[in-house]
Amino acid sequence: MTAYFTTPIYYVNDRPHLGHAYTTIVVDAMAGYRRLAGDDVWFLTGTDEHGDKIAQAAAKAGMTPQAMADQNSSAFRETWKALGIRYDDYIRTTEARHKTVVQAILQKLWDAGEIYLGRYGGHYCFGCERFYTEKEIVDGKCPDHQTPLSWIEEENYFFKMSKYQGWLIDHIERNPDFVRPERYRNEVLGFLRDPLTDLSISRPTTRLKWGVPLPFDDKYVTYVWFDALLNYVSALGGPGDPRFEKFWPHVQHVTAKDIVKPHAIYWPCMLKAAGIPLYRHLNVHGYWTLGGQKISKSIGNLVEALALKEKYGNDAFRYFVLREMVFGLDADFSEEGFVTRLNADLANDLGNLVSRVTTLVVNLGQGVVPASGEATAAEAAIAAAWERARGEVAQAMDTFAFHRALTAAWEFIGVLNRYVDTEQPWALAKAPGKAGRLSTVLYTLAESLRVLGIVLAPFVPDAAGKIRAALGQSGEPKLTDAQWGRLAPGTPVQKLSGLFPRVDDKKPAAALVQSAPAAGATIKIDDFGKVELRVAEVMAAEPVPKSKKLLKLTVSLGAEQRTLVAGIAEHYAPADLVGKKVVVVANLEPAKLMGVESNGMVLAASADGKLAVLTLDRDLPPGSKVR
RNA sequence: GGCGGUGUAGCUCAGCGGCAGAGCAGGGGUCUCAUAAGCCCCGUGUCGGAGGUUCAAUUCCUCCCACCGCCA
Repeated sequence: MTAYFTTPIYYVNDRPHLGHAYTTIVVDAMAGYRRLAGDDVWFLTGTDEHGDKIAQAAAKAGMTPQAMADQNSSAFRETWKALGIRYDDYIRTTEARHKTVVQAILQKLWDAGEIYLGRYGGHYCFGCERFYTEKEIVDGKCPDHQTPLSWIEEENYFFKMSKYQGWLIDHIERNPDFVRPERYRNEVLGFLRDPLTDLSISRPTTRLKWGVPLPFDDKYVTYVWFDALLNYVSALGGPGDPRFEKFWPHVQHVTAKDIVKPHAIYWPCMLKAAGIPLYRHLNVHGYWTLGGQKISKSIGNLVEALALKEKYGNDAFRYFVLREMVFGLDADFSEEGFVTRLNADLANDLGNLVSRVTTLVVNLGQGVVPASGEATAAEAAIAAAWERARGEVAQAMDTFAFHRALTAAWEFIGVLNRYVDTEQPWALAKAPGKAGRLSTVLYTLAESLRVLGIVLAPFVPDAAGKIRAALGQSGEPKLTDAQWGRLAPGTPVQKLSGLFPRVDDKKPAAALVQSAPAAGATIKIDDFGKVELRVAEVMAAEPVPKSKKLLKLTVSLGAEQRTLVAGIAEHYAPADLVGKKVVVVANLEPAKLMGVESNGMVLAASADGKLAVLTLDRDLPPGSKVR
């Protein structure tokens, strides 16, 4: 079997956040599961790098758009690396291989008469460099700039999408799982009840230069969808490329619900017009809310949610998002909910099971898997429970029902915990004449962990790997090995405890903002060199309104003055700080805290609720380098 | 305004014509291999409201209320 999964390409104007991470983890888990099943898998992700916003942001930062795109694209790549994402390819829309395919397809559609030059008019704001629709306009003015708008007529190229409406409705009706879950299919069909318009696919280079030029008119670049959506094709080299021919027929897209329309309507029409077969499934998931709050506006908290991965570990993070969200529906992300799942499912159920079983085998089985004696009804029930769980995982994974897959696996874990209690191997070890029975129970338990270590691999890869290693299993796991009864007697077993330590913090909510770095890891001297520490003299200090903890400081670094925000108001009165020489991180990227932009960070030590700002014990001028 | 969805135990949700369920949280008990984990026991909740169909409705139909989504 062959499989090709994609995430959307992420727009590099954003910072990587929980939403991006969820989509990517979902595809990683799915791709991992298919690989486990022995399929030939291709997993694509990447970044979308053209457009106004990038060009503007680059201009503002005094960079070229390409440099801006490079920088922000690598932020996504770093995030996926930190999350252990195993993609096969990372496509960027600024790459030549992408532009070539985009232009080839545009040319093909132009030659086929699928694209025409049209004219439209709209209310345009020169400040924003964009058109506004009637309903966005406030008193005839730009909602952003409050300046009058100009009526502009512009010629642009249009894709004849409208002619595909009937065909598309028919396709979706004939293929009930083309768009899934069903709620989104219904939404798409609902949208298609109204007439479909043609799609504007260009922008004049007078307004937008940062894009792929139309091959048949270099006064225009292609706009958004004909650039971005085509990544799914271009990354495989385009029609004719062996990789394309191999994987394209098996393509499934995964996306959040905000871009259902382009994926479910524009994209199939584009493919049809280009003579490329349609994708198999569009798998749509919902949004994360944070602590019950909608997060549509500010993404800051969504970015911070990613910090829980650092704090509690990659596996716990993956498990939480995959288990907590019913694929397709919205779900809530909170540290409290996260810790609850971590403690209840990972620590109490799985981690503790692994710990008790490996200890039992090591202590009572002389450190090796004993040969099983005759299996009784109890063992048959365990084997049957496993077959059921394995089947349910497989079934759930066919429809992206990750929460059901994990529920099924955890039901089996529950069965095992009960089996340990019922059989009481520690009692068997002391009872005369029960050695055979003990061996059977220990074998059954070890075998259970072995198969779990295989099937859990796509979901909690690190933990699953540790489980397999503790049971002497090496090499890449294979789903076919998850068949019951393959564990060889005599296999050495090692104790494995603390797989998922419990988190006993009573009120973890406040810690969401602080991401604790991995403890114990060492860094290179070069890493430290990246941090620019300097002496700064506090010139002025004032509390940040409405904030208990924050002080706004104006500091001198010698040649320049800066504003920075420090969370020390509970420990220092503003007047105490003025005149002090402190140490600051001078090259920290700016951050907005309670509406105040902070350009640096004051170093302070803290312990047991006390806090002390670092100062100099001899006088040196502000701006002096610290190392 | 149009279309659709949701409303079930403190919380998250499953059930969708035949005596109301699960997980978590909470309370009680118990074993000791284990991460003070495991296991066992404990839930009369107007199944949003009103009406209707039916021998029987949380489950089907109609209307209403609340929230949400898509579209305009």
